[in-house]
Amino acid sequence: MKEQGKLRSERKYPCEKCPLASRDVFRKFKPKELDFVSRFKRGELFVDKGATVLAEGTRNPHLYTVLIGWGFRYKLMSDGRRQIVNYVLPGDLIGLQGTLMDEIQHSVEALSPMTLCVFERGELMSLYREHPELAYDVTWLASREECMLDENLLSVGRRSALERLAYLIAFLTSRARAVGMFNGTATLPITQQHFADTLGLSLVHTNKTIRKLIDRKLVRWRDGGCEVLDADQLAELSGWDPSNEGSRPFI
Amino acid sequence: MKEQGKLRSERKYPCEKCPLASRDVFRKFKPKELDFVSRFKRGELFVDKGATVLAEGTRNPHLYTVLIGWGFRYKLMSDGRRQIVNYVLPGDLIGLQGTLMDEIQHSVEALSPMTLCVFERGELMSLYREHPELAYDVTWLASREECMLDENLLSVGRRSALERLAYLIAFLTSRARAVGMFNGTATLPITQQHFADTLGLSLVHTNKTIRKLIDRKLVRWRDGGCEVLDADQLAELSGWDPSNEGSRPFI
DNA sequence: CGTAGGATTGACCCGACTCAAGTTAAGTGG
DNA sequence: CCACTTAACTTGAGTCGGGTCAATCCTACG
Repeated sequence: MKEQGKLRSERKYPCEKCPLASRDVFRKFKPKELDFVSRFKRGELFVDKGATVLAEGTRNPHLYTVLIGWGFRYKLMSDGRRQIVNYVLPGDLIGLQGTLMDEIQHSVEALSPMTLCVFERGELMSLYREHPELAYDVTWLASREECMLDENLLSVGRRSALERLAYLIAFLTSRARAVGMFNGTATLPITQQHFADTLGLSLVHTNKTIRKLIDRKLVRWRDGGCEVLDADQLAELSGWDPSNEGSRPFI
Repeated sequence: MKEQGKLRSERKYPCEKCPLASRDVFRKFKPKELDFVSRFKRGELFVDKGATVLAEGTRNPHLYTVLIGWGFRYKLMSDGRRQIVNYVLPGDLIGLQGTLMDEIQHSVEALSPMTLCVFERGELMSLYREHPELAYDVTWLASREECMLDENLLSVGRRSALERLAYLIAFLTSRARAVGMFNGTATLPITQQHFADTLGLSLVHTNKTIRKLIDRKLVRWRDGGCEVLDADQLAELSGWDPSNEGSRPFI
């Protein structure tokens, strides 16, 4: 586990200039809400690639919203087996479980340098009291996560290795595009080990399955990342319908 | 798909006599909250075993809290493959996804006769406005669901067939006991097909795996259900820690 | 007594795992 | 600039867990 990143209380990204707000997918705050969120915000966290943002089994007094970068959420078994349960992208709220439960039950690691917006968990109740619409948004985000997990579970439980992989790539591409992470070609900053640990497959078999997608010219391997050549075909191959969400909230 | 159950607006279980309230696990309502929830409640739904409570791809104007009975939440692929993503027990809130997203992305089917408390989805926002504590509880429930899904995903992705099965049985037993569903011995009202579809295994292999647990005298098969003989051993076998939650909310 | 949904079992096969050896590419320090 | 290290990616060989197919059995129920 690499060391924690830097927590700063000065603002590189004050809420009025939130890099998320400029994205069309996200709904806009009302002035009062912006005001509240601005006070709710405690600072910014900058972490390097590979850093642990949140650790399983700890109590963390913070809630985070991802502003920039990629990360993944995972669980470990005592003998070292790892299951990645989901990925986190800009706009995602993390640490909610830790706020409501006692200890957090999963870890989060950065896949790229990340910038996160830090909130005080103790303040969450006052958000609920003063801004029911924002509270509703928090629930919306939790519900959306649940929806993604359902889909991931379907994938790991019932799809073949090739379908699973195709689904995962299409899913991540779709999510990342939705928040404007790619200009032209999509390249996922993910190693084959990450794929394997997400799909419930071994590294070796994952590699061989990726080869099949490469042979079909659906993806390419570049600079230690996966370049997506045809996301639509991938989605179709997996039997997944990437129904794009409309506008969505964030905190 | 069997027909829907009966929706009644007269109250067999008025909120003041909610069968959940008497269970110690659930937190108590304040008088004002009870009052609100009582108005929020639209009626009661009684469904038979095998009935579909919620159907994937539909818009459902209701939210439900399970009062009595077992059910399961699942997703289907177009070729018929089924993945059960979780089970629903008394105290569980279902249909929240349908309230926040457009269409619901999963179905719910009754494993036993069920009684559900019906709420109007349109009223949810007023709950958020008038009772922040209850809103917080809704989020808590969503977050708890997320936590269970993470664990299920770990199981399907990384545990062996025997471990998975042991985990599932221990998990369900623990949940059901927590809400006081068993007096003495625990018997899960679940067929081997359900187990298979939860674990991501074939029916045949599930059967053979159950046999191993029977040989170890950890479970027994009775009356078309699974009688749990040693939940602790099962949990240990699977490497799962059934850390019991303390008091919890419900709506 | 017939039927149907579940549970069981055996035979056979294949998808995915493990083990083992590389290869490649990107540092890093002398 | 080169030797060394390390992380990530490849590939082949052999094995095995779990899948499929096909019967068969049990038991509740009409």
